[in-house]
Amino acid sequence: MANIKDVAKKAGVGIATVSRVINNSGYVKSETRLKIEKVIKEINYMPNEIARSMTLQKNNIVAFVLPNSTHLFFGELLYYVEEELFEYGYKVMICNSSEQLEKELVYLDMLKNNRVDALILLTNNDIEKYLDKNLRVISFDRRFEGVPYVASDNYQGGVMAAKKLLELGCKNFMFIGDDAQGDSTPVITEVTKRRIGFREYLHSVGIDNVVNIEYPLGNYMVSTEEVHDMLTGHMDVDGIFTISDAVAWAVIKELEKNGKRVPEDVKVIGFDGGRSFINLGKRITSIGQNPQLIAKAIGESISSFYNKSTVEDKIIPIYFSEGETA
Amino acid sequence: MANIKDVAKKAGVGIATVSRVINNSGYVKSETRLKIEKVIKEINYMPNEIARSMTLQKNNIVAFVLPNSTHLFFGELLYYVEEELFEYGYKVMICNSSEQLEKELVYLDMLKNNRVDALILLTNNDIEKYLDKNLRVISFDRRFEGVPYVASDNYQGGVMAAKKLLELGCKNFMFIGDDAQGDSTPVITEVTKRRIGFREYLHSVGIDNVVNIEYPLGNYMVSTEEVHDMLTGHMDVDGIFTISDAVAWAVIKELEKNGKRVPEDVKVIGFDGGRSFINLGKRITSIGQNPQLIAKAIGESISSFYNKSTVEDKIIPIYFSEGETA
DNA sequence: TCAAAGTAAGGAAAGGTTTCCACATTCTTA
DNA sequence: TAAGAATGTGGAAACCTTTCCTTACTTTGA
Repeated sequence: MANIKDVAKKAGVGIATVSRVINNSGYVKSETRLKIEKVIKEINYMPNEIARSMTLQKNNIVAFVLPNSTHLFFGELLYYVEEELFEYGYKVMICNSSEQLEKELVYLDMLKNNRVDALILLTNNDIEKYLDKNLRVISFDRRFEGVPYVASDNYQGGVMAAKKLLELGCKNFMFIGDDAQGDSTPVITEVTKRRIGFREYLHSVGIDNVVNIEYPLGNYMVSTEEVHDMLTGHMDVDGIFTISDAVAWAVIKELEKNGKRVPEDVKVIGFDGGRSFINLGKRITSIGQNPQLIAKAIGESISSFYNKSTVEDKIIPIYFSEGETA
Repeated sequence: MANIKDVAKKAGVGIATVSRVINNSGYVKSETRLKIEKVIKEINYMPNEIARSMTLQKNNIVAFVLPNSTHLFFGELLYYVEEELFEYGYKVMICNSSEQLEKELVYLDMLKNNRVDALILLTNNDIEKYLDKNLRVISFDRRFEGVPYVASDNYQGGVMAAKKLLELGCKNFMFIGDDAQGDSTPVITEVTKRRIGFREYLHSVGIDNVVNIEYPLGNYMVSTEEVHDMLTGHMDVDGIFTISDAVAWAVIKELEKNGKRVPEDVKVIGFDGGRSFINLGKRITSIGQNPQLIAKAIGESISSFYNKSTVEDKIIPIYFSEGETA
């Protein structure tokens, strides 16, 4: 492939001048510019980005490390992040950790060696000590010391769900969601705030007997058996708020199997926005996260790494998504 | 960050020797090796991959260009491709074309400039003329001159669906699927072969009055109205084969709305494997594609670029996925 | 009209590797 | 024991840019 030297030789100019034309910087006589541009077209010269990265010490690559891109919400987020960063001229490298700490760490090393410009980190692991201070990191839904983060307003989401269920006349409440297993882990999951918002609001109106179902962090799906166990002994609840739409759907199926009508007998509110379930019969009532806004915030944070030294945290509003299950 | 020169100086050896240790190549006295390894650990040296790419003229990056990673099957394929290529030491760059030819072309240029090692191409556009002969490309489900491809055995999938529906006693058949709009486009879509296999098998047993519904290539979802139109005037069909599970699901909903029972009155077979619909009530009977096998084939093709000059095409077997809709 | 400012262009260093080549040392074996 | 092979090591070129620095020419303005 043709390189900048070929262009310079053929145009009868110096390398530096060609570089100036390409980057549109410094002084170049318009006559010279035209001549060079003609040659570039003629021999179909395209600047070698690797060499450019070499000198500039940056490569316009952003890596997105996440547990699993096939998870509905993560997949959507990935899509919008890619779309957003494309506008900024970044390329996105995808790194599924597949929930394996080791793979995540291998990726972290790889990315450091590849001098990626930034890292979007979405993890359930406590990898604080592996985070190189030279690496620009944005985290989503998890807080690490010194790392700016973007998250939905999960607390408000919990409050919103509680309010809605109260409004609809529910009396016996249940929350189903994964958890950071109390305080044993130093990772503060944003996701836990859904639970906190939900329970605190109910507490504020004098309701404290909320059934609380926990299951291990990072399980994005639940099996039929698990749902069965969750509901056993709690057939009196009439208002359920779940950590995700996927879980909500499983719960609804199980309720119906037990002769309960949704929403007549039990109201169910999910989380994420119910988008993926639109074509599947009942539309799930849900607290919506907005992946597009989140992606936008992430994009802004990443690009602002270059202007300011500190990047602020961002909380993205959630919204109520009307459905047929509450 | 420390570089190879720092290591060499601190260890009192030459740069070349350090390089030999890192790459485990050539002759190095084990004494020297130990000394160098100690220094590497001490100053936490990690080779700069950009510089390495510069000299080696390859960067271990594979780009996956596809219309939309949020499409269920594509998303799964992406996941397994990433998993597979990780084993080979490749990183995956994700490029959603969002069905825009222009974005696809911008990406193609970008990738060429970045000297990616290979490209996995999944497109509905006829971009043959933009494909640089120097770029290693594997295509999935589309055939381009001189480009090796990987595809499911779509023809056999069509045959399999036809056989099954016949076996179940269906008399009036319908095929719903997108199409390359006849021969007007030079792109040969593998997807069309599902239709061909289905119809040819039925033809071979004397059935030719198959209702054929086409809609534009690249529409991975159908709206309620579209499905309504598709079925209007065809309420006598009792065996339907659709291009995807997503479409199958929409069709089932519409049939049920019209008082038809599935599978009692009408049998419906989808395509992709019915995985995503497992938790959503009825399990869809489906012709399954195996994204894991496909990813494996793609990985092998990419790595074999380095051994042989020609890479052969690969057809991946499909399988019948039992469900409750046929 | 001459100095200063503005415009134009090229040489060369720097960025961090790998690898070819040359040289030096040690081991084999006839 | 000397020639040849095997082992060990380092210098320097090459990969392709960007950019600093220098030089040179042109314009401006007092």
